[in-house]
Amino acid sequence: MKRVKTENRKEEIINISSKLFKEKGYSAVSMRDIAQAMGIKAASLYNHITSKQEILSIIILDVAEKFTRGMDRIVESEDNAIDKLEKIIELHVNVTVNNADALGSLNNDWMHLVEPQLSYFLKLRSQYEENFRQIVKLGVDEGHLEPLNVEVMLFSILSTLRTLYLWYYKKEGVDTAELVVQMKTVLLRGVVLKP
Amino acid sequence: MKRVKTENRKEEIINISSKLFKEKGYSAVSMRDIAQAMGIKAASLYNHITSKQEILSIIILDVAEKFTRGMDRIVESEDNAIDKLEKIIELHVNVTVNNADALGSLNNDWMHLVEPQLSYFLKLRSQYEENFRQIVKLGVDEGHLEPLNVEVMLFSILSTLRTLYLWYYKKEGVDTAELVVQMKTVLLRGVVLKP
DNA sequence: TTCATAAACTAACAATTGTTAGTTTTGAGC
DNA sequence: GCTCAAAACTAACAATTGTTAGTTTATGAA
Repeated sequence: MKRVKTENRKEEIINISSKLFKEKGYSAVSMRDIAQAMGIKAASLYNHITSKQEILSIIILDVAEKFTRGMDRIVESEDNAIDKLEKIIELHVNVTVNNADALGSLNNDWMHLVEPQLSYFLKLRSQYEENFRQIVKLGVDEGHLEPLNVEVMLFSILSTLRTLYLWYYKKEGVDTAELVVQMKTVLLRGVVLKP
Repeated sequence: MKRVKTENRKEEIINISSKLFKEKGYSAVSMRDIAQAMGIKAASLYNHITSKQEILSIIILDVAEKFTRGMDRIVESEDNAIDKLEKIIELHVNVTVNNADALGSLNNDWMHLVEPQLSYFLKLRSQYEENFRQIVKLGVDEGHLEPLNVEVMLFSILSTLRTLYLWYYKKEGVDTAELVVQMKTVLLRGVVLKP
């Protein structure tokens, strides 16, 4: 079955590239670097992909769409704001644990996308942030969240979730469920002991 | 006074480079890009700096040392853990507001430093994190912080502070003092309304 | 005006970049 | 063992990279 083999090889290129991009950034990784990590020559990569740019856009858009689909599910649910926020935290932990390398490019290499993928990515990102913002606003209106500045609440929580890929493994023997519990507490209830 | 003029020109190069590196990353910015933004030719840059690498290490190490000096002051103080955490938040907001562009390289381009600057940077960073960790531990031991996982508390707070440069300006008419107050509340007390 | 030097310039370099063209090797199904 | 396509290879390309050498221009002090 050749078709399957090709797709496997393409996925290998995407996975290895994700790792390299995460370590040094898209621009600092050459096609020869990727090829060497695969144990082949640079020109051979083009049997499986059309360009370096294609590798980047697959890495970024695949994981961006995972976040979008997860958020859409949460928005459509009947939960109150706090339950929705907890589900967003679960979403980020799960996507991070399963796609840790891709998150490097998602966070730091998106600006090297070209059109039309760049505009598409920016649209997904701003829609994601807007959905998040409305949930925070809802929480304030419901009286479940403190009446603080919405942007500060939104980006404080989102920043931690977005950079989770950089440090989650430092909890040795990462227990995903336990990490979710801890993060819900820290991000939503705070760290200061209540009297 | 020629000496002063040269230093001014060098600072201009550093500042313009910080902006460009923040937008596209160190590797994607060429010496010709920097020169064009200065209105001169690439070769002329070398009247003021010795290499592209020198630009990067000045940008990163200057701001890294600001964080280190700020943290050292906090560690030496007589405050309890919560006051120390509040001072760390103040430190980050102040350094961010005054060095917003440099923080891009600090976060995303440090791996392009060469030795011995790379090792020096990594030493500063791990010392900073260790100081932060000890303050969190102290808070737990004092009974002022929730007895949660220390790494999760540490990196949740630190992640938000480190990426503040990406979003602080979204609060239109950024009032630094107000931002400090909001962040102390969100990061330490949480967003969920207490009964 | 003269002079010194800071700071710009032009021209070039060797290395590296992403990519293409054309060729050979590999391996599964007959 | 033959066939054929997938997937590797070699060789080369034009463009861009950081940097150097040597030269000209601009400016402030004498």
